[in-house]
Order: sequence, then C-alpha cells, then structure tokens
Amino acid sequence: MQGFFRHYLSVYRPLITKLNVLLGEYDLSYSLWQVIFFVKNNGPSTLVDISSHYNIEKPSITRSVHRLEEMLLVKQIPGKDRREKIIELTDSGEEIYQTCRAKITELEHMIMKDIPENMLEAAFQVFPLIRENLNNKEGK
Amino acid sequence: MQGFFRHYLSVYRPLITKLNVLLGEYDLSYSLWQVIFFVKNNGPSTLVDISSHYNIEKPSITRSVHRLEEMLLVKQIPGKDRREKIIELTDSGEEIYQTCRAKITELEHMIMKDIPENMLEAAFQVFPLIRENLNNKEGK
DNA sequence: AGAGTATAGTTAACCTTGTTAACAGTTAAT
DNA sequence: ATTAACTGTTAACAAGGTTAACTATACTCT
Repeated sequence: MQGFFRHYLSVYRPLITKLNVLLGEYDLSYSLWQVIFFVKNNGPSTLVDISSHYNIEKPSITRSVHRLEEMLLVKQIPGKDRREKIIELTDSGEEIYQTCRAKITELEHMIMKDIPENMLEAAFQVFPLIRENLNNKEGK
Repeated sequence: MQGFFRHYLSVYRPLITKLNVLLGEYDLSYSLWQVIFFVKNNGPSTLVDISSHYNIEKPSITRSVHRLEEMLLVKQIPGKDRREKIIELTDSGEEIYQTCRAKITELEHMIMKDIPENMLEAAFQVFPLIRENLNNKEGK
C-alpha cells in the first residue's frame, strides 16, 4: 500500500483545476464555493464557524466573505452578539448555489464513469476515516 | 455518491500540511519532494520530463530545480542536446530521499491505521481511474 | 548551406490562497 | 470595574502556481 499519498495527490491538481474552470464561469473558485456551500448547508453562520470547520484561518475567510459580499451572493444579518458577523445567502446566492451544485454533480458523474460501484463506495467511505486519523495524530 | 469531491478534498489540506511539516525538517516541501521523487524513480531527467509528468508549467519546475541545486540535492549532468538540462540526484540527494521516503511510508501507515484492508485497496485503485477520466474529459 | 521553425530553459511580473502579528470593538468573568 | 477572552479586520508576507517574452540550441527542408 506504499504510494497511497502519491496516488491520492496525483488527482488533486487535475480535479481542482476542472472545478475552478467550472466555477470560473460564475466568477467563483473552489475556495469561494466552500463558503457558499457551508452557509447553504449550515444556515446563517459566523466567520469563525466557517473558519473552524475548514481549518482555515480567519483572515482567509474574511477575504472570501468580502468577495462574496461584493458579488452580492451573501449578506450580513443582524445578531445579538455585536462582535459576530452572521452571514447567509442572498437570493442570487441561492440561485448560483443550485446551478453550481448541479454542474458539480454532473462533473462527479462524468469522473466516476465506468468505475465499479463497490470501489467508489469504498473510496467514499475511506476519506472520513483518513481525515479522522489525520486529526487524531494532531492531538497526540 | 454525491459529495465525492467534497469528501476527497476535505482530506487534502490536513494531509499536505502534515507532509510539509514532515518534509520541512529537511527544508523541503511537497513540491520539491515531487521533483526528487521523479528523478529518483525515472533516472536522469530534463525539466520538460518533470514538467510534463506533473502537468506543471516549466517556470515552476525551473524554480524548484534551482532550489534543489542550491541545496546540493540535485546536480546537472552533461547531455548531447545542449538545450536540455539533465539532472540527477547527488549523494546527499539520495540520502535525503531514503530518509524522507521512510518517514512518508511511516506516516502512510499511521494514517491508514484501523482502516479495513479491502477499503484501502479499493481506494488505492480508484485514484488512477479517476485521473484517467479527468484526462479523457480534457481531450474531449 | 542557410532560412525558418520548433524546443528547452530562464526571467519577470502576476494571481490565488494560505499564513502570522497586531489591533479595535464587544462581551464575559471575577 | 477591570481584566480577560473572543470576533473580525488589516497589513505584510510566503508558497506555488500561471503567462508572456526572451535566449540559445537543434531540426527541417528546399
């Protein structure tokens, strides 16, 4: 099983490139998409929510959110704690989410074409386990 | 099987971070390691060899190779075509290859701990197939 | 043999996306 | 009431990719 990382990583650049081309049509990139995706699927969120979920430092999230605000895909809503900035998708944010989501799913299908179901299944399940192990090592 | 990309990508940052910490002990990073790895496993190579294997543009490879030369891990050897720059590992390059290779394999084992063999096997086989599909879409 | 074309590598300028450090404003704790 | 902790922002930086333009060398082909 030597070479696991190498095999894993060799997929990364072609994949992220394709995703960025796809999202680029809507002036998005995967890093922006991640924010949209999170807010859509977790409801109104603070920057810390997003930051800690993806393990990305706050300044990076600040930047992404600012861009999404400029693009009017995301807006701030009032909250009790006035330190926090709570954001949610705007209507056009929702729209673009649906569109991109569909396109990404389509791409997923194309990429998994002709690959046996059971293999994909197994791979699919492996990722969370690996991430678990990666995190555990962290705390050790 | 929706969410395949997301699951895949959620592993990337923790993994590459760990690798970069590991390699950082030897003043390397994964991008430099890729060059060392390629040259070790493919014998003396030109920058174009490396560039086209990883689908990374030449200037990026130029930069990496220059760094490795400064670190004396890689050296140029004479070739017939005087446009080409053919490089191979130096002795200390070989040494550091062996060391890092061992460390990476060790990390691989730790990360795959307690994950059923058959799942890993399947995942392992899936990566090349996915890359294939990604590339085919390219040419279409 | 010479003109034009193709290829290898380099340099410079730039972009994206991450990081740290320092700070302001707000809330919580003692 | 002070002090401590937390949220978000800004600024400066780093890694690692890109494109465009260039030099030097090799190849092609009448």
